[in-house]
This record gives sequence, structure tokens and C-alpha cells, in this order.
Amino acid sequence: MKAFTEKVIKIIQNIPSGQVMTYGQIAKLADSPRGARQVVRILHSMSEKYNLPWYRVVNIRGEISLANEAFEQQKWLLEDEGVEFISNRVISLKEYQFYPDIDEG
DNA sequence: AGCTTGACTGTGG
DNA sequence: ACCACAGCCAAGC
Repeated sequence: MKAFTEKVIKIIQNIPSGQVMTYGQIAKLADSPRGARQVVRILHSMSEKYNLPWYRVVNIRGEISLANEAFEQQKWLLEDEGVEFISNRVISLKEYQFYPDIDEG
């Protein structure tokens, strides 16, 4: 079993509507504190396959890390779920960051 | 085995 | 706040 990949997928699937997590946070919860870039890789390779809510993942600054059309799509999707933007590409992590239970098992 | 791709993150100026 | 650099890890070829 690919513990890391499986955990990352489950964690992302567990992010509720209107909430977000950061790449590094997801990596850390999947037992790879420096694995933010692997989370990126998984989003690329698995988001379609596993129907992941990829748009609920932002960087540590609360910014959308995508460009152009993908950025706009992510922004639309988040706004649809009630997330308000502080500026063009920034949201408040204090308000919207999700902290899952460790006990979910 | 080495190189490339990835939407990152922390540190220092 | 902004930019540049270094460190990080996994998958595909």
C-alpha cells in the first residue's frame, strides 16, 4: 500500500465545502512534512482519476497558486462555496483553513 | 541510475 | 511586501 499517496487522497477528499487546506499541511498529515511538492504531483496525476476537490488546496499564504484559466476556475469554485477573497488571489486561512481529526483512522 | 516535472516552503536581503 | 535561492520528495522515462 502506498501510505503516503492514499493518505493524501483521503485527506483531500475529506476537505469540506467552503474550507481549504495547504499543500504543506496535507503533506504533514500524510506523514511527510516536506512533501508539499508530492501533494502537487498527486493533484496533477490523481485529481481526475479520484475526482478530488483540487480547488480546496492553496498555498501557505492562502493564495491560489495557479495561473490564468485554472486560477479563475479555482476562484469561481471557491466563491461558489462561500469563500471570500481578500484580494485578487488571496483568502483568509484563519477563516477557511480546515483541520481534520487525527482519529478518523 | 540520472534527469525532469511539479499548483511548495522557509530563509535571507 | 517583494524577489532570489536552496531544500524537499515522488513518479515517469
